[in-house]
Amino acid sequence: MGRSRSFDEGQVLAAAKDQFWSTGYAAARVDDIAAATGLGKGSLYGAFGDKHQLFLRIFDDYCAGLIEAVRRELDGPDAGAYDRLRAHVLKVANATASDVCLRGCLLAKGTAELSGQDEAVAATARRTFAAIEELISSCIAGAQRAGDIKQDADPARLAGLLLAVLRGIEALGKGGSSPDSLRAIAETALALLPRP
Amino acid sequence: MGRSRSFDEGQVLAAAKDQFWSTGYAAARVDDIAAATGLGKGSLYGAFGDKHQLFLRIFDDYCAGLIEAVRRELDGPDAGAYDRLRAHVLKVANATASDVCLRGCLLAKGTAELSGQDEAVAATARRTFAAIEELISSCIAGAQRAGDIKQDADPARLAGLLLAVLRGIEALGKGGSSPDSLRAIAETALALLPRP
DNA sequence: CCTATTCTGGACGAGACGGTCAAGAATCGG
DNA sequence: CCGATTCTTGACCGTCTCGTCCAGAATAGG
Repeated sequence: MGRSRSFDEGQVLAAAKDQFWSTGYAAARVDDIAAATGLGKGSLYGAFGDKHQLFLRIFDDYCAGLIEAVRRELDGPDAGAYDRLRAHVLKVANATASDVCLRGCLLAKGTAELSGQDEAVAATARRTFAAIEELISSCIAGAQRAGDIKQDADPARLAGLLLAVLRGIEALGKGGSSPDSLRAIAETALALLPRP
Repeated sequence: MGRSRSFDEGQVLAAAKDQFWSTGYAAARVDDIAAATGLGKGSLYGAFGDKHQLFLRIFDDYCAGLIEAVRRELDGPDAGAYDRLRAHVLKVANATASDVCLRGCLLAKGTAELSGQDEAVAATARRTFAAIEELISSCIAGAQRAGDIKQDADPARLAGLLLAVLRGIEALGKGGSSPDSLRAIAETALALLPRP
């Protein structure tokens, strides 16, 4: 019983995410978030708690979505594993390259700004990095079984390196590196993978 | 003529840098900076301008120092170029790994927070990344002349990749990756460099 | 239709923040 | 020693910001 909500939670979270994403956590104003979502502050606080809780919710959702997106791109039969890995790495480079407004990845931005002071953010970042690394590692193992990557390579170590390259591309992209150089990095990394 | 300054500019900038570094730009309070430096706010504003100018000064100095530090580690005769490169990559990994408070690199933190909205920060970041990449590239070229890296490799592309790996290690470190995994990434990257 | 309950919107308050200013202290040239 | 000049301090101002609160609107059950 009682009045029912007049807003769509997903839309509100998306609009709030945009605010945090473009300005960072500290510089995002609750009034701006309210204006962007079209909600009054009372509704915002009633539905999501304070600014910090709202950010955590958005950050967690974003990371979960990121992991799912990577899983969709990398999971699959051994036969196409190498191609999927290759496509994924190039896709990240292209996405970063075409991110004109330099917002980069919310995971990277949030981690950079808050992980030193906010254990919840740090923990989510750790879990997300670990999950993505594991997905890459599985994909590499699949590519090894399919004979597209040398058998004697350690998939975990290669996955760690590739993850670092991906995060590095993202970091350089935020610095404004040229699209071509970002793509070159991705291609160079792929070219150095030990193939049979 | 007139009263002379009673503070050391370098010490003040260092203390202010610590504040920006641990909290980020937006969350750093001018009062805290004044307290940390021991200066009254009037002196701070008189000597360095407003908060934004102060940050830009610190950010620029930091980036210039970073470039110089990398130059000192990488410059030298061709004979030891590969070893210097190797030592540098491992040093970055170790430094990141032992950064307990997860502050990371001020360049990365400042770029993540501000480059999308502050062209001056973005420009400094671009220049710094380009300078470091150039230093790595020269070092690789030296290692090639010394016969420690395959002649047919493109030093610029390898340098771009290594820079991305370094920035990625830095990003993962801020997420709290274990010291061992960071070192493993550095070693894996070095192991994949094409050697004769 | 009525009432209990929930949601909405925005005015409000308390405090924090960036930046200024004036009054006094220190220093230098003469 | 003195005046001109620069530096220092921290109180102060206007503004901004988070979070609360309340009066009213909407809804579900009876």
